[in-house]
Amino acid sequence: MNNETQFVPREAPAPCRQWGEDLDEMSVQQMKNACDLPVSVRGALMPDAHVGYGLPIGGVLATENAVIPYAVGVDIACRMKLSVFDIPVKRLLRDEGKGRFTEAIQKETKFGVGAFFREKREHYVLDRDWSVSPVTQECKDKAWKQLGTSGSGNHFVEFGEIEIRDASLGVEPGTYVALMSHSGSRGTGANVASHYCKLARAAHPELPKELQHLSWLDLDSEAGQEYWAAMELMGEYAAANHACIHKHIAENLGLEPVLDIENHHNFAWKETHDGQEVIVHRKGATPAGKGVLGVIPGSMASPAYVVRGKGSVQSLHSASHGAGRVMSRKKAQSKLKWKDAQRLLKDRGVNLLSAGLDEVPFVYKDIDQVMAAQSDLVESVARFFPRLVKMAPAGERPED
DNA sequence: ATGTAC
Repeated sequence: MNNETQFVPREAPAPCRQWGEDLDEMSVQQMKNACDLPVSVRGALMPDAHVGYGLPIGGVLATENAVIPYAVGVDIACRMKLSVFDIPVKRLLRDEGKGRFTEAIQKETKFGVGAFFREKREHYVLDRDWSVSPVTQECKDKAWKQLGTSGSGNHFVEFGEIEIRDASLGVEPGTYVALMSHSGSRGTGANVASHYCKLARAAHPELPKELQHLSWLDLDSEAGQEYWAAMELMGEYAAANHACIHKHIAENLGLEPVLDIENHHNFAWKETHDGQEVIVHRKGATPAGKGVLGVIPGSMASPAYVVRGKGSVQSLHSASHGAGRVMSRKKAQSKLKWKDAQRLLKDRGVNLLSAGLDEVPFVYKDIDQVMAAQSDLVESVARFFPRLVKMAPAGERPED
């Protein structure tokens, strides 16, 4: 009953390049392993790389007619969105004196594992066909309750000031207020990922140990087609999630955006590279085709970059999705002190509403160095400086 | 990243 392509060792690994120096060795090894798969066509490792399940975070992998659930990631369609408001920065500072922006964030999205709205949000993504997979079908109500929520881990909602340098963005270059969010497909996406990772592993019992987490589904198999449809639905759902977050926060403040920029950074796409149609998995990597806009955050106290892709073939039209961790969550909890983080936040003029100690700026690489390492992949067109930051509080419990 | 249970 198995119509999957089976593993056979290949003569030479698929070509692979990496950006940035001193990348974590384990993540480099994970990327090499991925290039040993018979379905792999090309790989690329971004300068924010760190270890993940199967493919590393910051890993990009093109395959032929196969999709690898763990090369998309657990948070399917994890995504960035940035909205620009044409109001003076001093209004962010002045109104925040009365707590208006804080109140809008606190009221209009929810943080924490399992967080949901009792009064559910509305969005046309709910009118899509959720029966494409048994998982999405069963989770539709949970997905509805979690629409407009932010979740936990490295997810955030921030207000800040943005310096727009490039007139081609469609607004006059200058300084504006912006809202930036990082969220994904929440519990439903995690359930989709988990279900199809199990099916992929069951389809490939022949894989050696180091490749088991890279088990694939042939695109024309039933499970492969289900996964693809569910993944695409999770793509729309994650976009809807951000749309709700931005709509409700902006309406709460009586603001209307003049510009929106957004992108998935955990997803798979059908693309043509070197004349071949391939499945490009980007797991913690920003699409960077020629002229394509994306958002690359740094940390709660360092700039985020709005970038324009240069269409590098060797990177499979990709760039990093952030600065990348330099320290595990566990190590951060044991080594770091809130007092040191608070001093840095004060120096940088950042008001932090809540976060875990494992997300403070010290756990991330210097975003400017990461941007320098990928100057052949993207150019910066705007810089965003966080001023008011909300992440899931320590313990990551829902707030109410 | 999620939120249940080798």
